[in-house]
Amino acid sequence: MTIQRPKRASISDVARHAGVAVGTVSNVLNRPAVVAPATRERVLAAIEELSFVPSGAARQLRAGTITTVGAILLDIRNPFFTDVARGIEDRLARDDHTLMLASSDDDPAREAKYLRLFEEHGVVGMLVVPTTPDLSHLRQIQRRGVRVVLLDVPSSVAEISSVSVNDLAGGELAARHLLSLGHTRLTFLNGPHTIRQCVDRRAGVDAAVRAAGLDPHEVVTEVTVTSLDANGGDAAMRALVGEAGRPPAAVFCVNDLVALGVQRALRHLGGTELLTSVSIVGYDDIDIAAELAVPLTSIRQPTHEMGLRAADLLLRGEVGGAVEHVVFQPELVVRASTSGRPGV
Amino acid sequence: MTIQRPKRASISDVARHAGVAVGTVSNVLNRPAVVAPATRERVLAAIEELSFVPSGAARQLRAGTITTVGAILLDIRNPFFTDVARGIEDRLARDDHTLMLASSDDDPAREAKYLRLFEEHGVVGMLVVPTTPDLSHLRQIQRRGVRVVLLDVPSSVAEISSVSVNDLAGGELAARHLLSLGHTRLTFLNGPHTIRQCVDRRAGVDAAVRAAGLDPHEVVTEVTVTSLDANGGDAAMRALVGEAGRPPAAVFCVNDLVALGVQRALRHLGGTELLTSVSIVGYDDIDIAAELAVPLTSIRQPTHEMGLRAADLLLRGEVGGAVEHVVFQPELVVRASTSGRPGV
DNA sequence: GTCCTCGCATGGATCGATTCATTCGACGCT
DNA sequence: AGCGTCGAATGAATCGATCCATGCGAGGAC
Repeated sequence: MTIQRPKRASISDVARHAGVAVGTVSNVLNRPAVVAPATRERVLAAIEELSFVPSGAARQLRAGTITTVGAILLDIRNPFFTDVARGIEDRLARDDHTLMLASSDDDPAREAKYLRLFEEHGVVGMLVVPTTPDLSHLRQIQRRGVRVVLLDVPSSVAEISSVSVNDLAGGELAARHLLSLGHTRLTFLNGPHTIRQCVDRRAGVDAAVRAAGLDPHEVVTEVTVTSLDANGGDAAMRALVGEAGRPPAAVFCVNDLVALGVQRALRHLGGTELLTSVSIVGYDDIDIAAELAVPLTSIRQPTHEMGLRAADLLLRGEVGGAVEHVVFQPELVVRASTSGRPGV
Repeated sequence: MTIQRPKRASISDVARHAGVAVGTVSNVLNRPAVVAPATRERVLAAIEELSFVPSGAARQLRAGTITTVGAILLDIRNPFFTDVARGIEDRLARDDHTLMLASSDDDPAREAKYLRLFEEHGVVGMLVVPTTPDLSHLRQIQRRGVRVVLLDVPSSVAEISSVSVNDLAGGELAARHLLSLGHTRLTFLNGPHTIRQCVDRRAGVDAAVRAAGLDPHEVVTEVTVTSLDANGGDAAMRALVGEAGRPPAAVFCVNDLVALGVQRALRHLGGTELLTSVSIVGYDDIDIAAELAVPLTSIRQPTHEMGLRAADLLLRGEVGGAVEHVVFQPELVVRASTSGRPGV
């Protein structure tokens, strides 16, 4: 009663079956032109018959290189990141490379796990949205010959190529918009300051406030959400309303999912009336921002384009080649959550 | 002017550096207990110093097995699938396995590409949402010793384990609900009948109609959308309105993204008034269904649970072991898009 | 007829890990 | 002193591909 474990056919099985040498089979696979047509046919028939699939492990071990790229994103459920992933995939497909996707959930341990997995797998390179400001582990990996491109991280990091959006400008756009509506106090539901984007968006907010001749310390209230998704925004807004008895008049959320949570909390606490009494600005302009009960004003980032460029940098970049930083500009998209609402 | 390609340290480099044999280094890595503490320390120091990362390719080649599982989903941008992916990941993490994600976009060629990539990479198994009803290629892969579990495919397929939701019941729930509101004609924006889910949901719709004593041929109009996302729904609804001059009174959409597109089209064509004049039911109950301008009635599927179970089947399943089919039941979630709307 | 060239096929060396039979040395026991 | 035991380290064989120097036979030039 042996368990019948099917053994994969190897290249030498194929060679034997076709009556040729292993080297010839390898040539059929990799340089068909140098093999005589008759032989080639015979080998291909044998491959077919044994349903032979070459071992990627063996190929990689000997030949060194493969055509896989890894990407580690913060949250696979956030449309912002899946849009970027799509851009990456589109660019890779053009060079017949393939993408392995993973989600770190902003957990450095998970990030490390996947970095290691990808490196052991021998990927050509990785695209990473880092979970920590300390990038020394990524530089290490790069030194070992793996190409690394940072995603969504400002260009202040000198040694590794990156693609990002100007978060300072994004924060500025949002705050300037809210101020222009007449608000004199802003509440910023931000992520932790260990995340660079959050720091930069805050700096942008402050810059806009100062440009309006006001003092950020008096105008801006920053609240740190517990998670960068709808639940985080929901909880934060409930806490705010719980403290003050009423919600802040103007809220800027560090991403659209948080804004979604804020809207949900407001609706649950006081219905549409309460919801429409608050000006809300989100960030990322995900697909559904326009379809919400109260369509969301948001800061749009060129996600697909970012993915394209990032993959492009990675594919074209030599190891140890020139470091390049691409910075895209964000854009304000005004919708009902800050204007044109009934009663405002 | 040679390009300085950093060469990865190998296990024999480590051995030399630590003054031990390669076998000893391997033991430190895999069975630390059998190595004397002093030696172990020395080896670990050498590993650290050379920043040695073992080659997954070599390990896999010799040892045969690794701890990676592949998943091929239809559309990485559809929250339904990313929720499932999250469930998969959670279950895999418990066994220290990791997930490689890919998106086939319902394109058989892309599916084939990733199937091959995963197989060459020597994954333990794969979780696949198949793009075609013909599953012979998957059975082939299975025969070669790779575990395969189907996702979101009904249990009618005998040879491969699967996890799915009862789509017939889902279609029935949706149609029965619309009929109970008094509608006598239903428009079903469905996907192509090459997709099993679409066929089943249609069958469910027909069953509900018949159960109400009506004739499906007279009651149900089926329209095939060009793509299973918001754009597909948008285009289909515009076409319908273009033909008849007004939208159908009751619409059932094969997924929530399509329903989203329908809502968008209606709003653009006739504002909130037109939108609220149509009863709309979606499918999947994605996060944002509740947050839309007109919160969407939908059929909920236990996505996370599906991912968990699928991964569980894969990890526990022996090659050639028992085939198991898990079928979950869907659930109707009623929201404003079919009830409680002002003026209805 | 001899010598070259050229196209095609060959088979051994190699990549970097794991595995296991073997060796080595220290120690305890009689 | 001799023997057996046992823990620890060794190093060669192995996995399945690629790469490359080599072999070989046919055909052309002189």
